[in-house]
Amino acid sequence: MDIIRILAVDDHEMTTMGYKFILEDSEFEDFKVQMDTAKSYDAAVQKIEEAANDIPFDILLLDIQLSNPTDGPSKTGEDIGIFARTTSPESKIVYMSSFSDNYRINSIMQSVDPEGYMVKSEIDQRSLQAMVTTVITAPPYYTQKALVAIRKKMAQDISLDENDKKILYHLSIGTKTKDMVNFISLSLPGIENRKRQLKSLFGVEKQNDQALITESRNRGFI
Amino acid sequence: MDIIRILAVDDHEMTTMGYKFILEDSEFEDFKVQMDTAKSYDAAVQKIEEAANDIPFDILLLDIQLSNPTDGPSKTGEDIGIFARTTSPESKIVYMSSFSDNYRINSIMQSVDPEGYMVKSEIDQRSLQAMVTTVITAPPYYTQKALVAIRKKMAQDISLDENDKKILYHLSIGTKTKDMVNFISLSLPGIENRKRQLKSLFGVEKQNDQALITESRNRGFI
DNA sequence: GCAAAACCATAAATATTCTATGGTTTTTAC
DNA sequence: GTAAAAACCATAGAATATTTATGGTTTTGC
Repeated sequence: MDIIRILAVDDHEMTTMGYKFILEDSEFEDFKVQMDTAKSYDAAVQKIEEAANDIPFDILLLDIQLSNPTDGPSKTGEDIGIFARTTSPESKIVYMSSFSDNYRINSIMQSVDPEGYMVKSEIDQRSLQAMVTTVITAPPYYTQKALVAIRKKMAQDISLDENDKKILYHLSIGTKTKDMVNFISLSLPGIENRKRQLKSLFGVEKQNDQALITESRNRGFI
Repeated sequence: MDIIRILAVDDHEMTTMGYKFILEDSEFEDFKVQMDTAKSYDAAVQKIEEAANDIPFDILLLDIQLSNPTDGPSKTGEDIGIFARTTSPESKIVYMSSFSDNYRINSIMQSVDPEGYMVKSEIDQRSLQAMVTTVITAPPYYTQKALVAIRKKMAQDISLDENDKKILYHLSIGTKTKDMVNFISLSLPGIENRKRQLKSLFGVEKQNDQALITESRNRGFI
């Protein structure tokens, strides 16, 4: 019987333990699961690298948000995914994230293009087992909330460029328009202009920024 | 016990009959299914309209490809979907299509944004039942092949405008570059230029059109 | 009410894209 | 194998679109 090797990365040990107990005890048709765990970016990267030189992991279960031990440049599960894609290209990647917002999911889908995405609140024994089987045999596997975000994005006909996305993002985190010049390589009137265009595009002309934020969220941009 | 009203539209009567026998005989937790069927665009539109004035259908199962009785402007299941979105906005729409190509799925996802998409080869009793439950309680429902196309699109970072898409489409159906001026409002050098840009964008510089077509298909544009 | 920020409009500057033109290379048909 | 067709490439100028600079008006927050 084949062995499926899985590495689970999460800074909460209880979580990875949960995955381990469930999956190692599960009965699968053609294989058994062997779990390994890691609690930090560094530990994960090291294990992935070591395994890649020998027998690579079949699946990587990655949390996006990882608490940072050092206060260096904060590394997330997204970074682990990007690293793994080059170091261990045969490994399937599945995100296990609390985030179900469109912005985060869109970002991960583009930077890593994972074989699976599970929103943590939707994870249970049955879905975990289904995920493993699906990812091994016929990816991708997405839970319902991830699918809702994905559907929203797919229905989008409007395509925004980097500057537009940055403006929306900064609006959503409360950056003042006049301060955006520090993050976006456009002049203040340029930013104002694009905001006006965006409002018009989203049908919230002559309304305030809140309307634009709300509409962007509805449309799945942030 | 609630009644879920479903209209299945397909020009092959055997297909709609299959849906009917399976779903009306299925045991659902909270409801029973009552099926209606239609074989053409006109019949479907009429039934949807009539129902909308009384009790709208809960779910519409639409085939995309419908054979055309008259030789007027050919109407497809996509047109039914667009019609239903305005006439019967509460109805959930699920496509049951032979198409699993990216181009078609992307198009439907934008024009109708259906609550479900099933590739016909993947439809069986179990998936049909799961589809109904999911669409009613927590849409969307996509079968595996649809998900593969959707994932491909999501991983796309490149966004092409209408002209680019038209060029790729025409390339894929074998239109000669010099003839594209008849379909695309650009000069011939303009089209050539964009082709060069696309090739560079897709990393097939200095290669022929076939390479561009193949790469576009891989990337899910056509 | 007053200061800050947001909003708006316009002209000039800049950047991008398109067309027209003319040439070279590759493909196709016989 | 060759001739014609199509594809490919490059450049200059024209046409568009975008950005900036500037100065003003309106809205918001305290």
